[in-house]
Amino acid sequence: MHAMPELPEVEVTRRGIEPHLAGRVITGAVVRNAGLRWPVPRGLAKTLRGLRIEAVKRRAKYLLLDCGTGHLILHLGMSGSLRITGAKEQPSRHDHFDLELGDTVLRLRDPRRFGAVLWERGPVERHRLLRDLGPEPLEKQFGGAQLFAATRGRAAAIKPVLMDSHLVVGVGNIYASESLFLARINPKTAARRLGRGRCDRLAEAVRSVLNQAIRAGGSSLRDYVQSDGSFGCFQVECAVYGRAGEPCRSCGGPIRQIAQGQRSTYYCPHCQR
DNA sequence: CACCACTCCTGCCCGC
DNA sequence: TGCGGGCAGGAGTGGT
Repeated sequence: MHAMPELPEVEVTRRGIEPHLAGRVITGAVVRNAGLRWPVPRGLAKTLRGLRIEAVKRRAKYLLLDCGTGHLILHLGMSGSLRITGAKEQPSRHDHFDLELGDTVLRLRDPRRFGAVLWERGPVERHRLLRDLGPEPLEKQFGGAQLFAATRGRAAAIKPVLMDSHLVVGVGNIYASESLFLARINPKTAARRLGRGRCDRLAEAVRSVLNQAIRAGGSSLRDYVQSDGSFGCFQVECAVYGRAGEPCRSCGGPIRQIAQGQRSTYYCPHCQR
């Protein structure tokens, strides 16, 4: 995986673009390809022109540019990236959207076009995409107690349940596998069979894995301007993800790959019970 | 509800 | 060297 934006990547992107956007006035916008996950709203350039970006926020994997009268909502899907560039820089094939701030340009690149650019004029937390989201994994609303409560009555395996955004946001396929490895929990375990102890361990593992990835991404991100906007795996090395057949870093046994809900899961059958 | 399959799309890797 | 096929994957949507 080379540029799969999970929560850490989105948060590092937020921190990277914030200094270039906050307090700046939008002078224009260019939609080269409106065919993202949902159509980019018509007349968006006209809506945005002249607005001042008050803050650059994040909710789950959505980036929110607070423009006072409304929010520009950006999602990177699974191949999207943002970069700060200059007005004279030639856009390339998959550069679908530009936000112009004088000579500075925020440019969205997204080859697979699973991303989104939307405008919400009302309170952004009530937008239908944000309304029903669970707690942020790095805020104190998320934890063992909440995870325990939320998994009662869930017969499905913990791995897909952990990726359910009603339960907790921002845990994608990579970090779900990584968190379960750190917590030493078998991904096939029925969610409702996890007791308080294992829920505590899992919540702590999620927090730890995400924080570590944010730190790794943040430290490798020296200068957001001119960066190619792409990320590698934020962890120096994943412990299990993408390592089918390779030795577990803890016990040396082979990492196993299985499918859960049309998605790959990686785990160590010896260490994760 | 909970759960599952389906869907969007293109880069990449494999085998021939 | 080129090409067809298969795969991956965030997450909303719709069916059971």
